[in-house]
Amino acid sequence: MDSSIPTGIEFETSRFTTESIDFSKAVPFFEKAKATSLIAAIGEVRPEAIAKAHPGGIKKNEKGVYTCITDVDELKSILRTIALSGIMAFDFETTHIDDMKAEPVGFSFTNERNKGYYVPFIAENKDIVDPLVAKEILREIIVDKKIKLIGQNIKYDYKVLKRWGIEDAYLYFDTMIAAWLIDSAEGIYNLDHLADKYLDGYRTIAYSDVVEKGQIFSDVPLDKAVDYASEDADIAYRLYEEFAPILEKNNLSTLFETVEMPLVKILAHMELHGIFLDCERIEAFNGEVTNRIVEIEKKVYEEVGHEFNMNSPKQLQEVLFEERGLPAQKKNKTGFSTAIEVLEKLALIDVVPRLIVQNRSLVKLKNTYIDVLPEMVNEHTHRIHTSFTQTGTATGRLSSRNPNLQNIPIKNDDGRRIREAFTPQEGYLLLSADYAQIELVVLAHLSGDPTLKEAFNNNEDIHTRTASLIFDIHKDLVMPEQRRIAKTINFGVIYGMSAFRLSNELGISRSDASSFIENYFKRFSFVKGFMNSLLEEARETKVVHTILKRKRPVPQINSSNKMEQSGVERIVVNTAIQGSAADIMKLAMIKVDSLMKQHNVKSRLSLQVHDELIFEVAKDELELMKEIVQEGMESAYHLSVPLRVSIETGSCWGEMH
DNA sequence: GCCGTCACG
DNA sequence: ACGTACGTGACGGCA
Repeated sequence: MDSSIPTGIEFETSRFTTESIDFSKAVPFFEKAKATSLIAAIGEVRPEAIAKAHPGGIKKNEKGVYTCITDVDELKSILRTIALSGIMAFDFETTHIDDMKAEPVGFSFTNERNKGYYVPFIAENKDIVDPLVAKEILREIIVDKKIKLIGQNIKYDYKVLKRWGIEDAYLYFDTMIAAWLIDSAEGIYNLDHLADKYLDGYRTIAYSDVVEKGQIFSDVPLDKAVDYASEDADIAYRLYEEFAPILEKNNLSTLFETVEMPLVKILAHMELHGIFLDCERIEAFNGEVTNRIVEIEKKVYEEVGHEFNMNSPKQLQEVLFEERGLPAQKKNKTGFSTAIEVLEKLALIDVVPRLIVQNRSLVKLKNTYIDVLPEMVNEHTHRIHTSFTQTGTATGRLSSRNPNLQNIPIKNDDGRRIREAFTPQEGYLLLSADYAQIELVVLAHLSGDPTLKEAFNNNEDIHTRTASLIFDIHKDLVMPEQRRIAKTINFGVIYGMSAFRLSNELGISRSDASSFIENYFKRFSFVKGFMNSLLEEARETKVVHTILKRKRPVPQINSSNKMEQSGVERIVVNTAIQGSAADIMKLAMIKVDSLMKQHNVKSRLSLQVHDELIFEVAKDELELMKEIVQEGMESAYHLSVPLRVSIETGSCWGEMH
C-alpha cells in the first residue's frame, strides 16, 4: 500500500441539513422503483402474485448476459451512456476481503437487469486494462456526475474507492442494508442468500468455484472472472428493483434514505480514520499480567497437587467438584457450570476457586485484548481500524468486529488499562460523549409515564428516585443498598424481567422479588400499560417497531410454548426500547457529522459504543467540538423528556475528566 | 462447528 | 411446575 491511504478524510457536502427530520411525512423516494414486487408480509414472497405482475413470464432467476470490456474507449462510451440514466450497480473485485488491504483488480457494473459488464485490470496474472486510465473514467461519472451507486455491502466498495483515490461517491442503495431493514430477524444478508431468497432460487456462482484455494481474484481466468464479477453487479441491480418497492410498502424508505444510507459513509470514514493504539503501554501491561498469571497457576497447582488446564471447563469441573468435593451449583448441558458466579460462591470456602476467578479475568484480558490488539494495528496507518456492521443486530444497533472495539474493558482497574492504551494523535485529545440513561429516557417517552417523566425533567438520579418510590421513603434517605436494588429493577424493566432472575440477581427470595416488581409497576403504572399495548400490537401484527418505524418480525409471539412466548415478549419490550435508543444515536451521528462539516473541523469521529460517541478532537477545536457534539446529540430527536449528554475529554480513552 | 465463558452497552 | 432477564463478538476447548 502506498500514500493513497487518506490521513485526513475530506467530506462531501451532505444531503443532510441540521434541521430535524420529519418522519411523519413519508417522502416518495425511489423514482425508479417499479411495481414488480408483491411482498405481502415482511420478507414473504408470494409466487402467485409475482406471476401476476410478470404476465410476460419474466423469470427472476434467469442468468444474465455478461460482457468483458477491455477497450478504454468502449468503457468510456458505455459508462457515459449509463451515466445518463443517473444510476448504476457497482462492484469491485479486489486482492483482499479486508477493505483496509484490498486493491482493485477490476470492477463490474450495470444499470439494467440481466446485463453486466466487467473491466479487468488483471486476470490470470496478466495486466489487461490500465487501472489508472480506468480510474479517471470512473471518476468522471462517480465524482463529477455523482451517479447514484447501488451495491451489495457498499461500504466496502466505498472504502476501496477512497483508498484508491476516488474521494467521493453518491451511495444510493445498499442491497444488504435494504434486506436487513426488510427482515432484521433473518440474520443472513450475503448476496448468494439474497439471490436465492428474493430472486426465486437464483443460484449465484460461488466465489470458491472461481477462485482456487490459496489464490486471489487476479489469478482467475478471464472468462470466469467476467461471469462472476458481472453477476454480482447484475444481482445487486435486480435486488435493488425488488427491494425498493418493498421498502416503500413497509414504510421503511425514509428510514433507509435519511438514516441508514447516510450512515454508511459516516461509518466508512470512522473505519478509515481508525484509532491509535499505544502498543508500548499494552506491552508493559502484558509483562505484568503474564507474571500474575504464572504466579496464580503455580499456586493452584501446588494447592491441587498436580498440573491441569484450568481453562478447560471439563478439567476444572473434575478438580473442583470431584477432587476437592466442592458443592456443585448450576448445571449446564455438559455438566456442572464453572461460570464466574458459581466460582465466586465457592471462593468463600476454598482457595482454588478464588484463584481461578483471578486467573479467568487475567487470561481473558491477555487472550482477547493484550495479545490481539497490537496485531490488529495497520502497518501503514499505525492505527486500529475496526469494522462496524450495520446489519448485524435485530434491534438496529451497530456491532463492531475485527477487532470488536465496543467491548473494550472498563468495569475494573485491570481492564481499564487496555482502554488507557487508546490515545489520540499529537495535538489532539479524545472526547467521549454519552447519553445519560438513554434507554430509560426512551421508556419515559414511549410510555408517557408521568412519574418517570418527572424524574427526568427534574434531572434526578433515576435509580435513587426509583428506590424512593418503591421503598416509599424520601429520596435523601435512600441507602446505597436500596439504590442498587432499584438499579437492578430498572435494568430488569428494559430487559423484560422475571421474578426468578431478579431474585437471583439481588440474592433475595423470589416472593420478595415479585413484590418489588409489583411495587414498581404500581408506582410506574404507565410503564405497565405501555408494555401491555406493545404486546397487544405485536400479537396483532407479528412485528415490533421503534420510534423510527424500524421493524423486527416476531412470528413466535403467539407460540403455544409458554416459555417461547414469554421469551418473545421480552424481545418485544426490549427491542422497542433498545432499538429506539439505537435510532436516536444514529440520528445523532448524522447530525453531529453534518455540524462538523459545516464548521469544517479537523476533528474526527472515531468510535460508537451504543450510547457513547468517541471523537479525536484537535486541541484548538475543543470548545467548538464540545458544543457541536452536545447540541447535535441532545437535539437528535425530540422526545417528551430531555435527552442529556455528558462530555468528558482526556489524553486516553478510559481516563476522561 | 458448537459450547461455555466473558468483555461491553 | 416450568426455568427465564435484552443486544452483541471473540476466545479456548473439545468433538
